[in-house]
Amino acid sequence: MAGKVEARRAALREKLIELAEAQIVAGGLSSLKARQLAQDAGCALGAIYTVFDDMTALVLAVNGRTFQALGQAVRASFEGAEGLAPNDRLIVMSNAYLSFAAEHTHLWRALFDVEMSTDHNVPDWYMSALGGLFALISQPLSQIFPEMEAEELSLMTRALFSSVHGIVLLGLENRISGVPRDQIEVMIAQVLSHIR
Amino acid sequence: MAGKVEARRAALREKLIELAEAQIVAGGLSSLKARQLAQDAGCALGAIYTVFDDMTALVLAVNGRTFQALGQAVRASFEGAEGLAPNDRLIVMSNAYLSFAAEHTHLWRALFDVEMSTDHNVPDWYMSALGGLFALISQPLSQIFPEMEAEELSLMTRALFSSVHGIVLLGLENRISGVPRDQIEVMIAQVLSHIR
DNA sequence: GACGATTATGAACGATGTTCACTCGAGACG
DNA sequence: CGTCTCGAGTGAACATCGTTCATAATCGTC
Repeated sequence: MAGKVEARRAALREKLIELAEAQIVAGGLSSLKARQLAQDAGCALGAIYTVFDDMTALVLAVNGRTFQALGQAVRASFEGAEGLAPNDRLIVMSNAYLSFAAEHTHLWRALFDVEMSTDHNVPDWYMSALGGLFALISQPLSQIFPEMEAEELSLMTRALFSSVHGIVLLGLENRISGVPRDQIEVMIAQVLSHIR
Repeated sequence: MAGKVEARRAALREKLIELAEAQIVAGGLSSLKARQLAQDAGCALGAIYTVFDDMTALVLAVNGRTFQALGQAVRASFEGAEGLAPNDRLIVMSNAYLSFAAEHTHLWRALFDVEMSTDHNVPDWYMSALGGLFALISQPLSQIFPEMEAEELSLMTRALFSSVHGIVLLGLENRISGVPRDQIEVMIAQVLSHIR
């Protein structure tokens, strides 16, 4: 059977992603070590490199899952706020983003902490997942600014996403200006509710 | 003379900071290696550890300079925009922040990329430098919102700083949503000009 | 100039990601 | 059923790190 070895490799791949994700959840991206991972998976150290090019590729696989879960969380909040005013919808979505980041801090941080060297080109799902998020944001935005050009709207979308991301990032980072959860929500509301 | 050894240590300390800064400028924080640094400085590897607790402490010293220069750049733009409307002052200051980040990307990134383990408590100058920046922001803000409480104003200040930081961060990061310089300026203006 | 104390040195240590010469077992073939 | 082959799996070895510490060099003092 030719597919046998293929299946075994796929199983190992899945197990490694699972264990790596658990390790990142438990101790952050920097606590993920090749040797410990191999031991946890009950495989040889070199086996990891038969399934992934390097550790970065493995982390990117984990990030793929995380991005999916993040998108799902934001989408759920988006659909749960159909009747709200555009500004409030943006706020609800941003709070969903905050919730995800707060409850899965290590996984969320890994999305941005993984180093992408120049040769490592950004995977397709990365950009498309981001595009999906942007589409969710631009919908309420186009209601707030009906006459805005598509290009300007696109910029505004990314600007607001980046703003919320910045607020969440620095808000959760204790050393810069760490702040209680509910105050982060206030900051998001302050910025977004004044957009009009 | 008891001060002799002290002066020599201070000189070494200064030289190491200088060389480390140059290395970060040239190749980013991750390119800073203890051995290469010692060779550049013409000193022994262990000599570094007679002047700094560890590499992180050295990077923090470099960050101290960077923070100073960053504050100076923002302050200069603040003072050069005395007559402008509050919103425009905020935009000018934010553009100064963007300019600094764009022109000293590696040094600026090192400010946030250095890992602060739990025992490494944040230095005083770190918080006070940040406080200085915040004070600059809150001044135009208090003109826009004269009736706002001090506490709410403080939150708004940090919210806006975080927003601009997020826009600059993701805007300069090619993999997420990298964008030409002038478009980043547009994004900043979009968010800040709508604050009223 | 000799001696004790202090400082600088760099080989050694422990991690870590990655590689590659070898092993070994499953399937093909006689 | 025995043998043979070939490729996938293995883990010891390698290259690099930051950091330490026994030892050597240097300095201050009498």
